[in-house]
Amino acid sequence: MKHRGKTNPPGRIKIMESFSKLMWKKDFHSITTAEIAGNASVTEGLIYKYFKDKKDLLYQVLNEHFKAFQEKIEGRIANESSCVSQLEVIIHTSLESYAENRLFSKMLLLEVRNSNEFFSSRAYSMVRKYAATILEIIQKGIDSGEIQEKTDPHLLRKVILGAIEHACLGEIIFGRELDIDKTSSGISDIIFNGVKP
Amino acid sequence: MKHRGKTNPPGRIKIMESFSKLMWKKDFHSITTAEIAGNASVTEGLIYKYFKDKKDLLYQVLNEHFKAFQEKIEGRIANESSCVSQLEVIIHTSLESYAENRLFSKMLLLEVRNSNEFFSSRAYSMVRKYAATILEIIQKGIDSGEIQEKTDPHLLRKVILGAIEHACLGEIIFGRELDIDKTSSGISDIIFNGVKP
DNA sequence: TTTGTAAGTAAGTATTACTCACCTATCAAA
DNA sequence: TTTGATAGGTGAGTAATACTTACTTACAAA
Repeated sequence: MKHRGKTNPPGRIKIMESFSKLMWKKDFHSITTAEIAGNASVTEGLIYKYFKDKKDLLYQVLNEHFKAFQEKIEGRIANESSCVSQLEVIIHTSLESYAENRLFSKMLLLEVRNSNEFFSSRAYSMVRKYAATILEIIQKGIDSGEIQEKTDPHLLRKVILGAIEHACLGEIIFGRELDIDKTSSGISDIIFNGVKP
Repeated sequence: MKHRGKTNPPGRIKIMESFSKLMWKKDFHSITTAEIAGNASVTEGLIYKYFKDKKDLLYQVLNEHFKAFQEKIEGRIANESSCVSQLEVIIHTSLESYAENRLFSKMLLLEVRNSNEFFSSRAYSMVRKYAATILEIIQKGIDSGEIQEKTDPHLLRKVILGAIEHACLGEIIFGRELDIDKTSSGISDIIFNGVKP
């Protein structure tokens, strides 16, 4: 009997919450199904009513977080007129979301990319949408002259995403503090203006 | 009976080679000790003579690759006089090494960071050394006026490392082709000169 | 009242990473 | 020569793990 997603039964919610709590403390692989079930006060078998396997549980939890993230970004972009300021908003909002929600960033940056299954998950289609948005803005910026014509839009996107992600790693892995405003404006400054005098 | 590292017995080499071959095709967690041993024509027990656990095997293989990587970088930096060109060499060499050695980049970027144990491994101390070198060059560049004084050296390092790593992800995950020269000079151009006209 | 189905359980099972006692060969010291 | 310490390697374990299967219960609609 498979879950068809029409309803959201308490067992399913409890499993996702239990898993999320455990992900705060441990890495994905060292979390056991027994722990997840015990912590959620359900039986192990129930996990497999709602989730194909342990990884599917990870992807579905990630997907929930990504929905909220995507909405936040889109809302904020709408208020900006220039392409550069839209990109700045994306950098800032991404950093903010990653820093505020370490669970989200941990899953996305450290736990899903090593497995091929992720790339056919719904969570990954959200990632693609996010990446597509960035590319569109860059392209608009190039077309309007806000960004140098010679710039390779795909490469610029890689630099932006790489900078964002790497800036959060210390936070995620070692729990270091991250000054979001400073980091965000610093990254923007480097990428838009360069570091040469 | 523990391995004390004085010699390098054939069994140990075969295990590392077998593991490396498997890492080409699969992600770390879906490789079993039975596979590793079978492929190496040794017994499973032998793995634990030379390696503390499966992860330790991963870290030791990664460490071997990192040694070669580090030597290559240091050799090439020595030929450059300006700090900016040294950083350019680091970007180029890193991209080259990651692209040429997908096993190395896969392990380093996708498989080790999710586990705390990595950060007390010898492989991680190599990562720190690499990162320290970059920071030193940036600092020198700021002191000599090659790089704007207001630049936060740690942040610039994050942008550089993030750009390098993100640029390789497509290669590692999807096996896409990567034009190293173009990517390398593109990243350098964005970071040093900025993308604004 | 019947019936279909969603929610949840309990007892499995094969596989997994890892351990432990043991064997054999080598080689220096007594 | 004998001893024995040690390195390389084996093979049969074991507890724990992710996942399965057959089952029960709750309950809404017909």
